[in-house]
Amino acid sequence: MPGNISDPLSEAFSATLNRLRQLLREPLAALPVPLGPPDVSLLLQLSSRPGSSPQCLARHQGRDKAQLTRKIKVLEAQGLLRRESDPEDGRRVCLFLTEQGAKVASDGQRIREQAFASLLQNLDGEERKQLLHLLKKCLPDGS
Amino acid sequence: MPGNISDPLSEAFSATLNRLRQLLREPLAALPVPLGPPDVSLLLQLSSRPGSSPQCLARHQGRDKAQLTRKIKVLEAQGLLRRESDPEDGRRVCLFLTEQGAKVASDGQRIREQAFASLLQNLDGEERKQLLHLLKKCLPDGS
DNA sequence: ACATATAGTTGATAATATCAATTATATTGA
DNA sequence: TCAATATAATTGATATTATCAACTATATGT
Repeated sequence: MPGNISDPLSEAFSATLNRLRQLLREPLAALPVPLGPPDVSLLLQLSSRPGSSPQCLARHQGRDKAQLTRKIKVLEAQGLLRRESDPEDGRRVCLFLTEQGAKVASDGQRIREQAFASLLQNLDGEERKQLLHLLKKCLPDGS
Repeated sequence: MPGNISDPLSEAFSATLNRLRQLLREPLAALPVPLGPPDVSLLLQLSSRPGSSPQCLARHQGRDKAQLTRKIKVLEAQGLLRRESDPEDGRRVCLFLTEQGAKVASDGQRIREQAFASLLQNLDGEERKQLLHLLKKCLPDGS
């Protein structure tokens, strides 16, 4: 079915994200505490939503919870976040950035801003807002 | 720097693509010739641009050429594509889908359309065009 | 012919994803 | 109460994909 929009969209999606990852990789690896691109997403989400559970992170990022368990273990061992048992539900774990984790997250944020400055250099402010708006509409919870 | 657009954009980018990959994985693995999500991108790009070189694929998809070499070897062994030496430049390899490769690619395309139907269910036709337009403007060669 | 550049490949390794099974806690309903 | 079921987190095993450095072969320019 030529003319269907899904193929160019899919190509553009993955190409854009691959390029973003490439832009992020090197500067993130050069940080005092080296990070991978997915680590930054995790830390920044904890920054904006303290107390998130692994399950919540997995749903929000479209990742596997098993992989998140492992990542969390590493980041905890690095002293970037801490885990607390949810007093209202003993199964849940609540995650919080440590002071150092917040600092590292802000480093990651800065690097991500630079990567986006490069990635979005052809888009003006209005177009960026539109892009964000459209992407959000693709996500299950609208966030 | 709160209010900067790069963070929600980055989250939305990666979350969207992660979700897309999850939507694709299972049906692609269930094909007579099981494929991974990146394989489909490769095959479909060869479908729309026959004779592409690995280098060209790497640039276009934002992937590493070494990894593409390996993928191409596998897909060739599966009889999905063939390699020809470029008569005008002995270093270059030109890639073409085989008949079976074209069939498998169309299976992949169908599955990708279904995934996008789910992913983009909240977007109307105009919004999809906008999204494609904006994403393309983020890519280096505009395609 | 020489130096330099580019396309492709290979090897070694790391990062990430996937799926099944397990444990611990909650919740539900008889 | 207690058994059955559901959910959150974890673990183990494995597969997929990415990364980086070296290497070969062909091209290009001087």
